[in-house]
Amino acid sequence: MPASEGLSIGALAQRTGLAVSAIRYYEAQGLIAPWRNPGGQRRYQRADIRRLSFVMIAQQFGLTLPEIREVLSGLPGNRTPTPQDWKDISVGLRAHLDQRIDTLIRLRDNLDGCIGCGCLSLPKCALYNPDDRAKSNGSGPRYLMGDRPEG
Amino acid sequence: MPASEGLSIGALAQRTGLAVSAIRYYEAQGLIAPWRNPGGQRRYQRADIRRLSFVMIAQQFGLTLPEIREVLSGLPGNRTPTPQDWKDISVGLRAHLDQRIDTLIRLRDNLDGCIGCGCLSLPKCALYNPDDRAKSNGSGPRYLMGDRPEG
DNA sequence: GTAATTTCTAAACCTAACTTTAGGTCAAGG
DNA sequence: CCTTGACCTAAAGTTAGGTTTAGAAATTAC
Repeated sequence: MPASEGLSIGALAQRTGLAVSAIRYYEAQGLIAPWRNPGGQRRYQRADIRRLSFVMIAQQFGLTLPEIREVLSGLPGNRTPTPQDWKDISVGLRAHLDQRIDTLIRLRDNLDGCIGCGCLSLPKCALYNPDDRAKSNGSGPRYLMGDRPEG
Repeated sequence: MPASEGLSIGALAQRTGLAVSAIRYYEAQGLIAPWRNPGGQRRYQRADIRRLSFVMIAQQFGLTLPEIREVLSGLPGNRTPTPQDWKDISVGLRAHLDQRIDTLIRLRDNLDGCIGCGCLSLPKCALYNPDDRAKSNGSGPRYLMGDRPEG
């Protein structure tokens, strides 16, 4: 018999493929909230497998953990989410992904133009558009062309 | 009169929009190689403006600095690159971008299927495909479903 | 009952791509 | 000459998303 009902963190790790340390980290980030057994160990519901699966999928789509937490907050808190609940919040992912794809396609079009004109060093080149660069990638230079804190 | 010919690091920073610290960092990463004036300060060629522009554009496309260094190594070392030289190495960027777009579009198709079937938690779901997830994003969980170092 | 696993927490470490800081040096203007 | 601003190096700090480590307590297995 298990020490109490529910999945241990190790069992959840096996079911999801995540590392135990990652699951604890997600808890610290507010993405999942297990209860504790009398001995102080974490215990999870079976529905949490799906919750973590959703986290992994959303990550592939480029969402940050705070963004994922935000999306997950759309789930009902008073009951186990139904398949329809998951479909509902998945629609938001689809929109996010569409936007990323559009941005990349616009970048590609601009690159095609620049390969043609050889203008790579000109500030007027479409590839320098700060709107495009701001969101496309999490890392990279913090402040770019006209986008700095103090002049 | 300037202390010697060429652009100072501050002037290059103004022309490119990069921070001075970023330019020094790129040098440490082997992306750019200025010479020094008699006082030990960095001096750059005008062609380096274009070089750094290329670095910024490649970053938007998701290349890492080592990857960019690799691409830049395709430029001729014995002379100032011509517009044609830049066009030649830009073609590689185009391929990289095409691949990223394809990956995202496949992800989107899979999501559409999963929204329909509500199967988010099933390992057989196409969204769990390790091939898709491996390259799409630099960060995120290191080891995923069947992709771990030791069983 | 005891040994081997798991799990616990807190804190340190990791990578990428930079920025900030500290303590000096160089260069340009008057 | 002297001051101010730009530049120098080396080292530490930053963010995201985790991993690793250390030492202790809980569980499980025999």
